[in-house]
Amino acid sequence: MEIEAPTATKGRPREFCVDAALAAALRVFWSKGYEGASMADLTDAMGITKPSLYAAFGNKEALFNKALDLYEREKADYMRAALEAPTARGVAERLMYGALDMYTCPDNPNGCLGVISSVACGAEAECIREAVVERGAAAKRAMLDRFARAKAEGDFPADTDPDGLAQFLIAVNQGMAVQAGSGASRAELERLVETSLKLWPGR
Amino acid sequence: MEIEAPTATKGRPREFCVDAALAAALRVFWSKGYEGASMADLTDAMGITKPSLYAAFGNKEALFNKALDLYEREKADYMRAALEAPTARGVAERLMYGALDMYTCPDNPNGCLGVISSVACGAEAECIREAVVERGAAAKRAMLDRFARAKAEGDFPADTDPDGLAQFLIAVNQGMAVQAGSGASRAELERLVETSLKLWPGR
DNA sequence: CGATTTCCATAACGGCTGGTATATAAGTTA
DNA sequence: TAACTTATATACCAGCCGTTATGGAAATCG
Repeated sequence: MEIEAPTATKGRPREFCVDAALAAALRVFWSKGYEGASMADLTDAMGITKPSLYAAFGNKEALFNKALDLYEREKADYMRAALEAPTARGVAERLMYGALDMYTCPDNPNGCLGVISSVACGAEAECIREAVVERGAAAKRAMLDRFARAKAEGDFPADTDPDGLAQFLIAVNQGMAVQAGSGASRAELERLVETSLKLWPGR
Repeated sequence: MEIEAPTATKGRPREFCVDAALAAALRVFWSKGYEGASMADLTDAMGITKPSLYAAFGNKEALFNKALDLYEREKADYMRAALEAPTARGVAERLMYGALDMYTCPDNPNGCLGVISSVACGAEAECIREAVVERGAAAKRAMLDRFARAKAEGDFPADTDPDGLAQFLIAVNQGMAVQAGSGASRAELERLVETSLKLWPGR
């Protein structure tokens, strides 16, 4: 069994770049959500026809999951990088400024694909929702682990709850994503980030 | 010009309670979002047929706006009440515990109708999105005013930015709504609230 | 009692949804 | 060149979307 068909050498070669098409699909999902993105929206943005899309990616759900993979790999990598900061405060700083940069980057749709896809929508998107929520839970576990270590290393005052701080950081991040998606300016979100970091314990 | 047709005395009386039907519609929008809620979902939950719905409420968009009015009046009233607290810390406490109660009330759908409706979706829902975002902006202005007053009354340390704190409070609230919609337990959200209030300046 | 007015139920509308069958074009292999 | 394999293009499918026309039922008014 093979994970993916190894670029066949026989037959007519495809006329489009799979990676570029997937990147275009990501942009559509990112700005309209899973249900809000119609197949017509997707094929238009990807510059291919529906049969080509189905042949290359399976169906809409499979396309979304591949787009989500790409998103995590390229766009949400700041989260993984943030956890490598030497101190808990460094983690918080890298996370919030990284989110700020990504949510307000003029090349991207505003907001967070994970947040957009995890809020309630129609029944057909329930499996999508579950998949996205599960990835969020994994990210949360990683942060809990990181802050447990930080607590052990004395990054926090004795009376602070590292799990609570992790949840807090995630919540502010999600709130920032919601506001970015609602048209908040970069200056507004910067103020949010700076206020949050001023409240953060230590330093 | 009349705001609403004054219950006509002639003709066959309707067989359902408009208020109860609207409350049922609110529950559907609240759990599925505007686009995720189909007319079939709505009529099923409201216990009426489509022509009755259109006669009583206009169309789907008008129905949503009336449901949104009801939501603000009955469900999101804790926000207005919170701003009446005597101190800024009191505002923050009432707001967060009020949100916690509402987002996790077992009688309600989990999460916040405003957040659900303000994240990106299809093109047809753009006017809905704008309406909801505008209400959020009004709520934000009210909080900015309240915290400007708090600053003048000496509720905050001299170096704190009241606008930043308002935005911060809103962001945590939105994050809490996102997490509640993703299945977070009340205990988790309680921990988030307590952590946030511990970080809040003063007392 | 009609006459009138309004509501309810059924069924249908055009348009869009995600997904495909068919036919043709464009390559590689022999 | 002939055979084969795969991609593209067009058209189409059943099903759902929000919305509405139609016909009859139930109430009040004169």
